[in-house]
Amino acid sequence: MSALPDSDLASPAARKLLAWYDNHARDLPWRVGPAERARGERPDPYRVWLSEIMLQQTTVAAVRAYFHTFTTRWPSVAALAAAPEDDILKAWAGLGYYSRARNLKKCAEAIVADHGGTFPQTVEGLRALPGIGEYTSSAIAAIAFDVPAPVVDGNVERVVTRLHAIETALPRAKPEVRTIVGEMLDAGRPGDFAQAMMDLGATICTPKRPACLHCPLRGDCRALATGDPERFPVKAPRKDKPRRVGAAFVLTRPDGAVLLEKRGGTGLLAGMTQVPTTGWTARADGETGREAAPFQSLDWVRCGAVAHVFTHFSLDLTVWRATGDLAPRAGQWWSPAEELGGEALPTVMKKAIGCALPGTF
DNA sequence: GAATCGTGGTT
DNA sequence: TAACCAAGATT
Repeated sequence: MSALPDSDLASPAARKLLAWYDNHARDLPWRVGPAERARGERPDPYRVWLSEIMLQQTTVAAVRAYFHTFTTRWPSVAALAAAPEDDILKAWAGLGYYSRARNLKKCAEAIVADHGGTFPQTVEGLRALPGIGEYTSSAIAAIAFDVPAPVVDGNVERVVTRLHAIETALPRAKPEVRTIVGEMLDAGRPGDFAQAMMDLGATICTPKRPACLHCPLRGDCRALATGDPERFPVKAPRKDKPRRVGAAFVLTRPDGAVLLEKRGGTGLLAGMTQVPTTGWTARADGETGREAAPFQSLDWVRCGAVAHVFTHFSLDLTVWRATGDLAPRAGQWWSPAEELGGEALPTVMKKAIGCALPGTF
């Protein structure tokens, strides 16, 4: 007997989906599977929250190692709230969208300070916390607390626009998708339903070459009936990505230490660590030469270029290297070679340092 | 609504 | 190779 039987209110599609999920759920470190859930086991809201923040616009494969690192080092929301922000940024380095890491700390602090160290159990209560928006509030409420909330992420948008062959382009179709999910969802197993929809989108109803023959909803899918399910969801064409240029300056001390500094508190890579750089300008003839280097007395040598793609522009970074031993300017410090890997260096900076000091990253 | 905000994998 | 995409949030 299941602890949370399928509700009589569930749509036929939801019942088929849950039956599929009971046999094909992905095994994920932050997840309580359908069998354990039916036995009454509940997920840890802290782990659900942490995973949902990490998974925003980020693949499961990329999240796994970070999730393990974070939960090992900070096993509870109280532990995370007590951690210095710099430690969290260092541990987040490489995962991207760094405002998530700063909001993670703020959110943990708010839960400890305003909620007695336990997570709010309503969509509205969760939604009011830093870094938690429409999707994440619904997902945590459904998965951690079995609140019957419509959970709509990119997977669900794809599944639903295909099921109903919705011609309206995203994001304009999102309200309609939410309504449909709200009508579909199983009031008996809201958490499993939300995760089942996402698993279906991730493993069967994929963006390219969906495995419709294995889909539990194939008999209900209007997009499949059209013969071209890949055509959905309809999306507006993307704007092309501008190219920017800049230069990075890797200064090493004779003992191998590297000169680093902290970026400002707002904008791109806010609060993260970098080597000195020029601004990154949209001008193709922007400053990329040694005349832009700090410490003009040093013998700067051009050692190559790195290409890096951000969300809304591509960057071609000319990399310069020099060796010297001088006093860091305000806000700068020498990072010993053996500590470099622990710094809050975003990937673009690891590329630049690796270009100047082969074998470092 | 549009722009901003990272990175790595897939096609 | 370039485009697309991934459990989106914030301003």
